[in-house]
Amino acid sequence: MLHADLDAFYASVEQRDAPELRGRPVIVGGGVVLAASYEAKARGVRTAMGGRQARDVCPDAVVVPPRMEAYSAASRAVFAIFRDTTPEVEGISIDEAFLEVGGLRRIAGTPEQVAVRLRERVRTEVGLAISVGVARTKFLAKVASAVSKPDGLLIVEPEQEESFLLPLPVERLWGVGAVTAEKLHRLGIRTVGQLADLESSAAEELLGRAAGAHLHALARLRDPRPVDSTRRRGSIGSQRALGNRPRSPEELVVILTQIVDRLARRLRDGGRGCRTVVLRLRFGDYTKATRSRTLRSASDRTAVLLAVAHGLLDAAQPEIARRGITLIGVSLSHLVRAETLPPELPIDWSDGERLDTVLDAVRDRFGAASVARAAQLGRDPGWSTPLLPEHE
DNA sequence: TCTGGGGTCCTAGGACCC
DNA sequence: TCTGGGGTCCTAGGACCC
Repeated sequence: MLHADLDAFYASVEQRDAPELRGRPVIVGGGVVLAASYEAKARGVRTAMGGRQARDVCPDAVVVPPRMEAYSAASRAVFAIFRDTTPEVEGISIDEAFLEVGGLRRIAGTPEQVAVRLRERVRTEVGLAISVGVARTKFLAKVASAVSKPDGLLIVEPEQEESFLLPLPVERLWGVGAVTAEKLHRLGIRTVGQLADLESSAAEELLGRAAGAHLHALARLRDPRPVDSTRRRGSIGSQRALGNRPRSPEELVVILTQIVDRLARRLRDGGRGCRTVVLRLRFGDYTKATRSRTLRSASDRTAVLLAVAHGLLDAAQPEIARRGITLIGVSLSHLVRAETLPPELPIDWSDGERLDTVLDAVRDRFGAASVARAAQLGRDPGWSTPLLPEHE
């Protein structure tokens, strides 16, 4: 298996598109570092670092705002090369994927030859550096690509697996973050090999049944997960950080409506519907909460999702008023294919009162108060985002 | 470290069903 | 009247990843 991972992705796209940025420390993002070029990383800039701190450690960095469309386009171009390499491609994020190349020997050569060619093509056709790890399992390939960075290629042969993996710090395990690392450290476990020496039951007791068993298996070089090219997204979401100043309920209503409107459009563009609407909140003290509601049948209608989301917000307003709010967001989950959505509600779209028709049809399912709220917003002529999809 | 935005997976309790 | 065992679904929270 190959794990292919673009290097400092956002920052590399910026350096590709603006030659004057090449060789200089580049930071993408404003309030928080979304990505840092290798020149910036060398000066101590880290992803997710606050903008102020980043400028402190690297005053001569060039800070550029993110250009998501450019990154999406670059990602699509790279994934096209992935899929031209093998049909078995499993995307993990915008900048990395697993590729199954085991069946390609007769037509395309050894995994190493495939990896070398892939890296060349991404460099010449898209203009970006990509690191590739090659191994028998997903996890080993992933670790190999990380170790090979920047602009690297690392092959872990089966007989090298133990000497490669066991000395690495436990933080290298995919799924060990700050909390898990601390739990392991308290037991004196610092390397993958030390975790492998434990009994599986001991790991499960310490870390929970699933996580413990999974991490213990990885440490013992067991990772049966195949490359799965059929995986689809299980949820989509959008959120907005609000800073610390007080927000009126009306202001939150406006922001929530914009978020849901955008998400509902993405849902339809992706040919999906959803059953569960999750409202995400972060209070004034930065503790987080979620409030969710699952519908009896899935929907992709803006008005329906809006009604549900506003019902959740209405219920949460008293707590928000008490505690303050620093972030609001929505996730849509339990996604289904649009073809499986229940038949369209009987709506005459030429009817001048089409919104009322929609809301009447969903009123009993989603609650009168929420529907009233959505209807009120939808009628507001000064509304910044259309309540209903443009093709309707 | 004063904290963005997009995701995945797991756990646990309660309601409900057979 | 008190009580089994197994399963699914929903809600909420949390760890983790890029």
